[in-house]
Amino acid sequence: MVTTKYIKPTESELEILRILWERNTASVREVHEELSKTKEAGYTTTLKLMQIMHEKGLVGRDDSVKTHIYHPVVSREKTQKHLIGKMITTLFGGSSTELVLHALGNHKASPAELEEIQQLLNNLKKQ
Amino acid sequence: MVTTKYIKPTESELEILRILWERNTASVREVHEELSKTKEAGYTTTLKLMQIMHEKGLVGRDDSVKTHIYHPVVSREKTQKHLIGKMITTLFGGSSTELVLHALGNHKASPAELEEIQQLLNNLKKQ
DNA sequence: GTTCTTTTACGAATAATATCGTATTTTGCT
DNA sequence: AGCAAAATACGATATTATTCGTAAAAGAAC
Repeated sequence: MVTTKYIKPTESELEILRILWERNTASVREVHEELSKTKEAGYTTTLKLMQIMHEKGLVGRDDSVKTHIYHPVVSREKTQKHLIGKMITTLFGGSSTELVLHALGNHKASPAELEEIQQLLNNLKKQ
Repeated sequence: MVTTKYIKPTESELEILRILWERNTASVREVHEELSKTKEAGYTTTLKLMQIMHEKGLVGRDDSVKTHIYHPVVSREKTQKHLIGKMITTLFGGSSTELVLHALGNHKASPAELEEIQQLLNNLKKQ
């Protein structure tokens, strides 16, 4: 079994991944357009970043057409898992519960969402 | 009112803060000893990092004694809040619930902890 | 097929982090 | 006082991440 080692995306790379996770595929131009809404950066900067991500294996691309189309290779779930894990360790002294309490306490959730959490909670309690 | 602007700790700085949050105060030597358990680094590297953190205002220190004693200035809570916020935005598409579900799902919690979460959940539902 | 536009490739500059070597300072001990 | 041990100060280097300018390539439009 080939265990592919986890590559930690940098902050800028995460921003790009976020867009790709949302859209599934996108050209550099599209990613850059989206990025520009929240941050200042030249087009070639975005391009270079995405090329580096491609080298690292964070994203794949279809370059059979003129305008290359990129897609995420690392899954959102896996990335979430890694970052949450790290966060729990260094920021919450190992207690996932503390993280949950903070997340719930500081950011409002809808009744439906609360219900969803309740469901999961019920399941966990049963065991 | 003087709003002190948030200083984002780097990754290494977070590791040091974690130790200071745990112990409240510590010398460079003590922090370095603790750090050495999980990572390779020279003593002066740790020293330098802590000096920089002092300049930035992330930590304070008592240098009236030979061996300077450091303490955290930024609170764990505030730092948690910032990082969670960022995480929810870029990694969970703005949904704190998704973060909660992930955290709960991937990392086991004790019955007591589950109960604690239940309490908070009940409170939130009431509103 | 020449020109214009868009895109990619790529090297290089800059900036931010992290690491470490060496000199100096401080203090305890004899 | 003189010496050794431990600590700090600080500049230099290394490493990683980000930014961007310029040239070459690929089509599209005429």
